[in-house]
Amino acid sequence: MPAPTKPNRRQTPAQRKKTQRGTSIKGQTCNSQKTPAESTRSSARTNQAKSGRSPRRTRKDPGRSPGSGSHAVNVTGSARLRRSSSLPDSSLGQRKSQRGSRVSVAPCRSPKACTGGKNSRRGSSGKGAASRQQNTRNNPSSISINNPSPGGKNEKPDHKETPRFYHEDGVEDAASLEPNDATEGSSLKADTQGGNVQTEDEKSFSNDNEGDLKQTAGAASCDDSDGQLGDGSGDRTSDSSELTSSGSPGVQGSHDKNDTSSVCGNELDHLVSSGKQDDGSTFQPDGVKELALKASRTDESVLIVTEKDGESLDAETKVERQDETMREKEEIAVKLCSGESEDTGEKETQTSTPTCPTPDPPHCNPLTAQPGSPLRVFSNAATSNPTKALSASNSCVLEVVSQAKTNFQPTVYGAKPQHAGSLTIPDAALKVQTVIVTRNTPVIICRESLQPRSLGESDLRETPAPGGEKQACTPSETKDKRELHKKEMSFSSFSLLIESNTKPLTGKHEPNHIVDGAQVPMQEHDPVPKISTPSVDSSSTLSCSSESTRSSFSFDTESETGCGDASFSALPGSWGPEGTGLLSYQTLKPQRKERKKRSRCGACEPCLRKINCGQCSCCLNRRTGHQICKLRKCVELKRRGHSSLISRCDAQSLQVGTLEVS
DNA sequence: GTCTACGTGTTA
DNA sequence: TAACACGTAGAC
Ligand SMILES: [Zn+2]
Ligand SMILES: [Zn+2]
Repeated sequence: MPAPTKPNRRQTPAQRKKTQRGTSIKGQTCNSQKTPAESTRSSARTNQAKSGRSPRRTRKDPGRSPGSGSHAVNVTGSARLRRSSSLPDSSLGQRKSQRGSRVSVAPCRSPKACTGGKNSRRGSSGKGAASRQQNTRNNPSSISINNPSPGGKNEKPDHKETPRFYHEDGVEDAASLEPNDATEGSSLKADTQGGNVQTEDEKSFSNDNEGDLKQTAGAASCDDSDGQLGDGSGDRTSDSSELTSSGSPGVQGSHDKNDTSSVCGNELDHLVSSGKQDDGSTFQPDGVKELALKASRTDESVLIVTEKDGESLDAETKVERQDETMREKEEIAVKLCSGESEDTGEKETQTSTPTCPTPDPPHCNPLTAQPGSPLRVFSNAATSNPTKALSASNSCVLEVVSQAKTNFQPTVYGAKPQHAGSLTIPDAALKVQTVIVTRNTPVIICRESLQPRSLGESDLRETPAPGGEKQACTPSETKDKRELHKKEMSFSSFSLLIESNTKPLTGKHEPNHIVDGAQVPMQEHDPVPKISTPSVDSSSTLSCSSESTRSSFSFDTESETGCGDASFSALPGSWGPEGTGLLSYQTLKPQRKERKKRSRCGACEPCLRKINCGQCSCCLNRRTGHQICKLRKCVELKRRGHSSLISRCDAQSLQVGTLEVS
């Protein structure tokens, strides 16, 4: 049995209104109840009417036992009168204070016709007026708002979608990266490896790389000594490729092609040299087995050399140097990372060892300038390649270096094996660079931003990087975003740790991040990667924390609800210029409030359900509540509502903070 | 125009 | 947070 207290308060006013409407209201209620029942209208009517009325009656008149319907009406009327006197003070008074004069008015108007009652309710009542005023106020504001809001809504789905896309892309990309690595070829591997080595975060990649590396086999020993498998892996792959390439091409000029082909060979069909490479690859494991612990590289190289042309000697020398230099490289790499002298690092690494250096510099580079450094490295390699190819023919050492470079290049180019030609190289290099950058940057950037360095630094770094890379800038940014999302997705745990670390460092950014999360699309236009990276971090953190539950589902939905959010994204810009965020913020609230009615999904269980329970508050109060049975309430509508509320609060608070900051 | 119920505000 | 109450958009 419903508690008399509540029903008394609210019901009385409601009942008053109801009574005001009179029987018509009851009819409406019956109808309203019917509608939900639809098929079972008749039964529903009776049931609902019974259920609904009885509780109401009880509520209305706790003292009174539920009598016949007619009596109930009368009773309600009397109850109204009674309560009108008593109740208005308590319940109505409170409402009145907020909404308006209704309380006094309501009882007076209650006798009015149903329509009149409705009108009185809506229009006449001070509350209505007040509410209307608010509503009207809201409406005009909403109108202006609505204009943005629909746009915002439209934008919102986009935002939603975009983040989804990012996440999806991120996931897909992350997932795809591996297969791509396998398919696309060593280029990806090299990139991933580099990323793995640097971050050590992405195990999946490293695993793939490892698998690839296994083919290369022997290299592991050296890498293991280094401690970082990833570095070793990267080196390994590069080494193996180098060795194979060096052996295969026979002719220096062909080296580039062979190198590319070697990469392509992995990916595409093995070209002319591919057969040789394959042999080399096959021999490598064998060599590893046979030679076992000793420097497998040299052995492999030897094997390859024996099979292949005499250039293998260079490879052997390289291998030897590599073995020796491996440790040095590692040390150098560490230093470089600290020192961040890309050029020197590259040169040294290159000269010292082709394989290690490349992965190392990216590590170092990503830390300093993510996109730029890798690009630079590759670009240098690319540019250096043709020249080096020429010079390489002159000197074996140069060849080694060039091979290493070339090897990396083909690996990078992977998809673009054709670069062998010096002329084609620059263009291809540019294109390749962009591609590479996209992949490399994300990993690197994330790590960097996530890792110890402050956002400001990362921002600074990032900013120059895009500037440095012309083509890559826009795509890189978008990619960066995606990457960031990817990172979030894949590295969520890792990122979380990092984020936690970063948070204290850059606690300020968090609000920005949140905003950014919503604004991500906005940022797209903005060339500034700064926001994006922090946003990503923040979004991940914030989203994870607040939205974690939502994130998968609601985040999208929220983004919709995010209409408010969308308003954020859209508005902040306007707000910022407008001036104080407070005013705009206040204005925003009403804007946010108004939403388009969302129709039920029709697919969820509640939606499928056609019969009203008749017991829930909504069923009971359908007259006044105008709410569908709780059991029939669409799940999505519920979610969005909550999410919207929560998101609103969060977003508002966040926005306020951002606004203030801005 | 009617009816349903969504969105929002208010109250407890 | 749930319940109540209201205005009104949207479907019919
Ligand atoms: Zn119900
Ligand atoms: Zn539904």
